[in-house]
Amino acid sequence: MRTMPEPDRHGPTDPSAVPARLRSLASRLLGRGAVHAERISNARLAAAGATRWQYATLVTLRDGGPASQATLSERTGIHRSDMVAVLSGLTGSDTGTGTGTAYVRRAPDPADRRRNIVTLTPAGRSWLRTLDQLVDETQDELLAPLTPAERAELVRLLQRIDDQHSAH
Amino acid sequence: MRTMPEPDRHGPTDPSAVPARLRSLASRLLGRGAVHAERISNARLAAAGATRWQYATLVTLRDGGPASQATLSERTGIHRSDMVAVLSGLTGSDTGTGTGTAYVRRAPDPADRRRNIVTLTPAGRSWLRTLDQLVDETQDELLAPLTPAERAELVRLLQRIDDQHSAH
DNA sequence: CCAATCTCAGTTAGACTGAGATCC
DNA sequence: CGGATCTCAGTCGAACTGAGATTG
Repeated sequence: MRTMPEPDRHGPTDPSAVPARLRSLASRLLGRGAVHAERISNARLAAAGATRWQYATLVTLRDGGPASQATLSERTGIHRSDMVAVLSGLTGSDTGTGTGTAYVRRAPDPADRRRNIVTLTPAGRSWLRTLDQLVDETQDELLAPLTPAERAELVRLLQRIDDQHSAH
Repeated sequence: MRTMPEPDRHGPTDPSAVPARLRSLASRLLGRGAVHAERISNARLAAAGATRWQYATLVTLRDGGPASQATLSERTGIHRSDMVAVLSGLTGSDTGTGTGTAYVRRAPDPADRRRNIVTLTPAGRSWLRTLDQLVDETQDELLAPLTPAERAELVRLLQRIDDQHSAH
């Protein structure tokens, strides 16, 4: 008797009605926002043949200078095992694509031959400028409904949360 | 020229220094926030033997009343294929755990026997009250560094973003 | 026959774990 | 030897796709 798909009785049975309790959960909103951000970022970067991992790695090299793979892993948050493939893609030494352009160089550290020193090449620096613009467009699209002040506030709040929980 | 954060010559080699460019990307902060939220939510709900998917499904049933699996899928955002296992877990008819307690009932719709009408049982409603408290604690832990006003503002901003990009 | 629904098997992308190889 | 680094193979949960089965 109570199994009415069409609610003549009491209102809220829009097939696509998300409960208010769920709609106001910060954890749920963060998850959905992350999905939107990931979709938008992947789409824009794919137009240039890049990935978010590659972009994060290139930015980290520009900002912090040449670094070992372990250091890059720590700074970007990319797992040390996944960094191998990311760098292979950036050196052009991966199979398949064969663009040949080397955006980073990977050379053994003369002071400690266990580690590879990864360096940004001029081609990488140039490509990174293109990617910077694409990422800016990504943020604009993601944050479109917010004013500049609101965007800054959102970033500020999210940074506080991340700082809190990243300090394990 | 415009991309120089610190024109410091040779200094900045803190191993755990994330570039400012990355630290201020909303897309990155959303991704990291989602990871924190997921970890915290899973931990708290696991203490009661529940999952986020189960919680979302129960809340949706309480809020919108009995519904078909397809409708639940649409409201919760859980994939229609995964809803099968979620409901099996809630009916106690899954293998292994064998708690036996049925938090939902799944019966064919007398009006359209292709669809199952899922109904919240009294036991489910009671369990849901417990889970509500756990989820509240989850949000408190996640948003700990923010004031109540900031938490509300964050939710408001995230809702605007989600509304924008969910309306395809 | 066609359309909708539920169910299940398989696939994919992302992140992690463990072990081997190399070098200090 | 212990310890750090890079690399590769395999694992694992989350999310999706496609097809079969059932019913209207």
